Amino acid sequence: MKKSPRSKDRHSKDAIRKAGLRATKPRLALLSILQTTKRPLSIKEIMGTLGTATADQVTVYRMLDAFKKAGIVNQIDFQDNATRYEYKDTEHDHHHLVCVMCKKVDDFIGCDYKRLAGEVLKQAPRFAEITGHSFEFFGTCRACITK
Amino acid sequence: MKKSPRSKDRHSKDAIRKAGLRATKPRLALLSILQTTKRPLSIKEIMGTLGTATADQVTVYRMLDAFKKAGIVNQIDFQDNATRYEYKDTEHDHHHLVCVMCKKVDDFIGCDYKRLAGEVLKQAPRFAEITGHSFEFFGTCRACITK
DNA sequence: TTCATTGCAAAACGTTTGCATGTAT
DNA sequence: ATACATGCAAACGTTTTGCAATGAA
Repeated sequence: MKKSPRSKDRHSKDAIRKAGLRATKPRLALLSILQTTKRPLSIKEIMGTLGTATADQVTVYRMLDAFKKAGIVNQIDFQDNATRYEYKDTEHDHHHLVCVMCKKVDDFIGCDYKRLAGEVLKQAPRFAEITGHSFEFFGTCRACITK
Repeated sequence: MKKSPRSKDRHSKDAIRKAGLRATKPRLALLSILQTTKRPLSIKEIMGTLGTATADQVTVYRMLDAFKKAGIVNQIDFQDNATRYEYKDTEHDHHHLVCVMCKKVDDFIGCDYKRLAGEVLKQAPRFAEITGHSFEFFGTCRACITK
């Protein structure tokens, strides 16, 4: 008996196709994880959830690269030598406050980057356009500060 | 004949000692490069300037780690899997606009992070303190956009 | 059918660790 | 004198590459 695809799968397929990519099983699985988790995930975390049976680690690297180029995900750096990726929800733009000890993450909003982007281009006449930005706060959470 | 140390070396020595570190030859050389360059440098770039004779690559990693903990340098990520470090000039706080193609860098000012830091802590009650932040713009420079 | 995508193996790269030697304080 | 710091070699983890096989359009 074959499962009928839920509407969420349909939407994901469309999203991937709209980006000019083929909707393969590994890509749908990866996109699902990213959309569900709503948090920057390292390759290790992604592999732990996906499992080798769903996608090879090399494939995960290549998919994330393709998703990034397609604007589906953002690359995020916690300064711990583990690149992370997060689903880019254009409706809920936000950035992160990261605990440098336990890597706990809280989101924050209020990065007025659109205003600043115009300012920045004026300050940097050698540049033609701005395509993205990163903004992370680092700190210590209440659970870790006592240690 | 022994060279008499210039005043700049003296200041660097003091800066390193003030951080609780010993003023060694490799550390003074590294600090000098970082202060002169005023731009985020990758380990490869640092090694290219320092030379193996002045400091082993392992030593460079350890020095940068120590400098970072001491608050002498900032760690910066250009999203190209090469960690960079920049001398932290507290007088001239700035961030970077990076060309994703050629890695050219222009600085910009106007990141009103102090105001935002207070906001962020209100939004993230699980956190006790903010110790740092990263903020980079990514784009394309005029020389690369035609390609 | 056709070309993008995947899996596997191996290589390449960046970074860290252990330990004996050296050196700033 | 004594911690701290360095150099060397080796290990480690992450990311990339080449190529044949697979599968979406």
